[in-house]
Amino acid sequence: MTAPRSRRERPAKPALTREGIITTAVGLMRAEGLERVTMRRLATELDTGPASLYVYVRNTAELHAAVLDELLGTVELRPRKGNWQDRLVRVLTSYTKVLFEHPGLAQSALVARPSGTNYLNLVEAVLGLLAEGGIPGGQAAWGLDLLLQTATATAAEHQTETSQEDWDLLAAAVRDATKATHPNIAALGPQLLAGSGPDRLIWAFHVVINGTRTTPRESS
Amino acid sequence: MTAPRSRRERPAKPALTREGIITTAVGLMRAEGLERVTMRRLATELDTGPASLYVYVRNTAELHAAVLDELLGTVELRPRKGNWQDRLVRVLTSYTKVLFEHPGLAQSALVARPSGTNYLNLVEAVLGLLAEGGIPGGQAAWGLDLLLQTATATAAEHQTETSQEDWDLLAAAVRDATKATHPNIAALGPQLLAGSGPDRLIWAFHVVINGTRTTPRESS
DNA sequence: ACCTGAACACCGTTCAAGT
DNA sequence: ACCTGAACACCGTTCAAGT
Repeated sequence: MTAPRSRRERPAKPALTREGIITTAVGLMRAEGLERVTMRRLATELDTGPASLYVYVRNTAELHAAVLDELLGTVELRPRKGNWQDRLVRVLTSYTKVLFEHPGLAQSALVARPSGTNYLNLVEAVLGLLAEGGIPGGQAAWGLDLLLQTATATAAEHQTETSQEDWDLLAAAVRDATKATHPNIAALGPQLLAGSGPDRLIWAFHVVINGTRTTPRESS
Repeated sequence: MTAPRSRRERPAKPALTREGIITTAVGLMRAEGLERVTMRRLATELDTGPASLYVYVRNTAELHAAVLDELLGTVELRPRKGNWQDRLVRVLTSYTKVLFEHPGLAQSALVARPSGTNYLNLVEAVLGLLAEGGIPGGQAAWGLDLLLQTATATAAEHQTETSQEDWDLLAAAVRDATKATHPNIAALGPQLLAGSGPDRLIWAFHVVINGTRTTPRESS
């Protein structure tokens, strides 16, 4: 038996504050997906008009960035086991996993660079592990961006519905590439499409970590 | 003195075929930016209703993919000078440059994987250079994706208007990171934000090339 | 001073009904 | 058989006018 509720059926309407808006936005995303987290839909959820939200949120991009930062609170920042490189891959995999569940957010993250608390904690953790690995500061600073970009872009690519059709089209194109016109594609053939997503991603992280370690900044 | 035109003021209305539609879309993008290349706006340009376009184009994503492939025809695929690595960086830089001029297209390319002729030619060129560098096929196949993803994501990040504000916010957040809460961020400080875009990108290409060469696929 | 109804200026996509 | 007018179901953002 549930306790009696005040008049409304839905959970108590949050106060119209930035915090309340973002909490509601996160709930809405969990319930209906990011594509439903629009100013209008969110305003309906809060029993107000869309104009009211602009008092607390600059625009849709900022709203989505705030939602993302909220989710980044769940990233595993301090794994226990393994050497620095293994732990770094774990942190990055955990970050990617959060984004995979909402590829639309990954897209936002690419376009509107995040700068929230949880994002900063992620940056701190990655830099700590790169430092532990003895990677020079200049390379670590740039490598950080490249690692997070790789994770974010991979998640953004995973926009599901269409991506299966695109994959089929690409597979067909690769199959039709003849030795005469595209010898290198023909030579590699199925290898181009082989490998599971996770295997590729973990390999990619190692590639970027190794490259960051061995590529000095002044090099060309 | 210009030759007399038939009735209309604007350039002769292209035939309503897939080719005519895409040509018009490219022109519209050059004139007004990708954000104006919508089904409705394009239909207006072609003196018809939006529904008519769906006979030739599945949806907006496919339209944008076709526009991108058109532009990829201008990528420099066979630079003459330098060793394989220098030439590879040149090809990738040329690809990035095309995307930089239309960051919205880069975003499309991340979500809807391209598979047109010009994209395939780019893949062929990159694979050729990786083979020339003696990189094993399995690594080349995966490294190809990572290289193009790096270029595409970097261009997508460049969505101009907002990105300056985001950068300022991030710079402020980095400045405010104290030694107590974020020692690694504090230690690197301005190094995190240093470096021009092109310098970082070229470094990133070298990182991925070096990493691809030295990271075997079974490695962990 | 603070908040918001209503309007402006658009979208993508579908499908019944025309030629 | 082919094409499309009109409709459906939405958007983001602004600003004049209210309390």
